[in-house]
Amino acid sequence: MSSNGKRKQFDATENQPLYGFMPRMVKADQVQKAMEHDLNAFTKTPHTPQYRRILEARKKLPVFAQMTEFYDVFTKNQIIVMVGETGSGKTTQIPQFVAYSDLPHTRGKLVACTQPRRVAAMSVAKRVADEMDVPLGKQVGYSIRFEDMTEPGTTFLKYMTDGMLLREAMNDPDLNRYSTIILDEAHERTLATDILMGLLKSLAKRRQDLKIIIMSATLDALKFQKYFTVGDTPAPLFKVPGRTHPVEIFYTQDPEPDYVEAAIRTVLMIHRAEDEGDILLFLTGEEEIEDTCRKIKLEADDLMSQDPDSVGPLSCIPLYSSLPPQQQQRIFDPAPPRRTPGGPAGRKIVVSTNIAETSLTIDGIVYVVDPGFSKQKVYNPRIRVESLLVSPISKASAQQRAGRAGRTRPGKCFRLYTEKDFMKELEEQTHPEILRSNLANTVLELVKLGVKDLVRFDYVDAPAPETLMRALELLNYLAALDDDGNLTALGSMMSEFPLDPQLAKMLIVSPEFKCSQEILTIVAMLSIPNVWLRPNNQRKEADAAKQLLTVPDGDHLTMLNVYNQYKQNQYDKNWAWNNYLSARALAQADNVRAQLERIMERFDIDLVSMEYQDPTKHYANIRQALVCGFFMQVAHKEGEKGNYLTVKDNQVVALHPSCGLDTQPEWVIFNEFVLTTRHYIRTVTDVRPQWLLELAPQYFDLSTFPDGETKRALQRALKKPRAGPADDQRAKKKKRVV
DNA sequence: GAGCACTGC
Repeated sequence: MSSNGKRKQFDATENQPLYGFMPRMVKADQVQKAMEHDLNAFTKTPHTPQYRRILEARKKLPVFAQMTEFYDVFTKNQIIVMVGETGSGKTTQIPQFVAYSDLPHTRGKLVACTQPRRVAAMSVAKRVADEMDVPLGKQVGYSIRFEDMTEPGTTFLKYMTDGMLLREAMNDPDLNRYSTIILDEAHERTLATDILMGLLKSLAKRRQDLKIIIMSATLDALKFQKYFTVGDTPAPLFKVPGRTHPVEIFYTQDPEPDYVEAAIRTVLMIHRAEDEGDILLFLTGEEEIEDTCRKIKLEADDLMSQDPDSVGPLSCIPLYSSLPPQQQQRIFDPAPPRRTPGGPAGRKIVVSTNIAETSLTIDGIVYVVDPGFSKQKVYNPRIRVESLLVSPISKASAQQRAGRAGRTRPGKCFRLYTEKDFMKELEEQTHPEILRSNLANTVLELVKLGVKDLVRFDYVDAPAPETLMRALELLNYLAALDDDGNLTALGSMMSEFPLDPQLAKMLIVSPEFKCSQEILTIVAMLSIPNVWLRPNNQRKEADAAKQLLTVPDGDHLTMLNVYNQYKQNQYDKNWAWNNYLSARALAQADNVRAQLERIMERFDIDLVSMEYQDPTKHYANIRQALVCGFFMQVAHKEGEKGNYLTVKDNQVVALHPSCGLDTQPEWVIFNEFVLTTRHYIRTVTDVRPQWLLELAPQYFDLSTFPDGETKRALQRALKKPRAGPADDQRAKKKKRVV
């Protein structure tokens, strides 16, 4: 159907639900009538009894009252910005409204709605499938990594993660399957959403038939409206009020020197003096949270023994992402009961990281305590280091935290900073992720997407040129881009792997070293959270268990060993538990490994191992393959104090205490740079300087290498005859005895 | 002798 041709009408007979509907010219009264119809508008089958009950609840959502206005704006514009506060119903309703207008099922198209998180995509899709009275995975589905819950040809409304849509765009830059794309939670400014906004802005010009809706929180709307300006006219705004309860905000008179101490004091003050209702306290990390929970419990016990009649019982529950799901569930437990009938009410206190700001909603919270800090990722392109820093939150973030107190009834938020600091010191918005990240991955994706000039790409917020330069430099050294910045065949293949470029490179070259099976495992293990468990009261036991699995040549090899042992023990959860390993993380590694293996097969990359053919060369070959990806993350030992210097960037670093090397080798590659009390390198493997010179000659070109001890050491290595891998093993053993 | 804010492919 051409856009200016005659539009087809659907449902030719008058008694059918979509009678009189014309795509993209649909009005609210038509839709409301169709919703009331005995037959399902999209499947033409009778509704189940629950449909009507759910419909009545939907009608009470604020967004429902503005359906007329929505269709008016949607029909007249290609791109709209929508603002809907919590409880407006935008995420569930707007995509359905769009479906009634686009009628995607009649023209083989889909409506997509992106979410920053997997759980959200899944749970919203389930809810909407119920509302539309269809089975999940049929007309309504979702698509997330490892799980495609859609049926080609049937699904016309698809919830998906933003990253997933970006992946699709890499193979279909015009996103032709979609009639409308909705970017939800755009204010969170994830890397994927930011890149998608740039792509969609230019795609809108090529595809006049594509409609785009940007959904965001109030504060950001104007920025998006301006970004999506057509001619001189900013994108129109469609605004829907939320449905939350008022939250009273309190500030401190003076700045608090110690926010943790102040937080504990405030929580106990609320417990003693305020009405019934649970408390949510925001802190920055695991250790701080566990510590604070202990202190709160001690103080609460004290209070209770002093004054048992006026202070109720209290439970204190930690919440952060690395907690096992079962323990995360505890936040939904009810507050402890009164000790005596008529006695003071019990109270639940949840002490949480930012995970409770966006990802998890706890009902029944009436009091929020906000010290005003969170750990945030920062990137320093000069030394190519991404690290986490405790930093002040933004006003938008503070507002979001306060809102958590008003979900079930009017609440109170105690900010542990002054009102003046809130007004003057806090930034309006948290810096978008694109300004705080290493962009190697993103740049490779953009080049694959056909973006020629990365510096002049139309970003919502442009990253620092130096960050882009660092990314281009890395990709050039990895041979993913040629010297003119064009994508190479290797780079094109690398972009298909859901991995950092270093890891993808390693994987692709691994057959040359006859160890692709092993590198596949190592890459999978590097892609998942830490597998080592270390419970507070069993540290010694956990360390001893780790020691038994450690390979002294390098942490990468230890990871390989852990996975292989897990496999040899039939993926047994009890085996994992007995060895202080996270069964959940290991299962994830297995899942990632299978996905990567499928991509390898698609590209005909050989899956080989020489573990049994030539065990002496086995580890040496793996270490050489590692060098092919990580030759830019090398450190050289300087002096005898355990200090290392990173090559070229000259950062003083030490081996992380979790490192399993039994000696301090002269040269190591590392996976991660950790910035805490000291500079550490984590996940480290012993390598030989000859490998660096042979496998990464452009990077280790001594004629352009900065002068210094590192260069001299490389020059010495160059003069030495190359020792075979077998010799290498023997030399190592000798060293260990000494 | 020390940590893993949170996501995502």
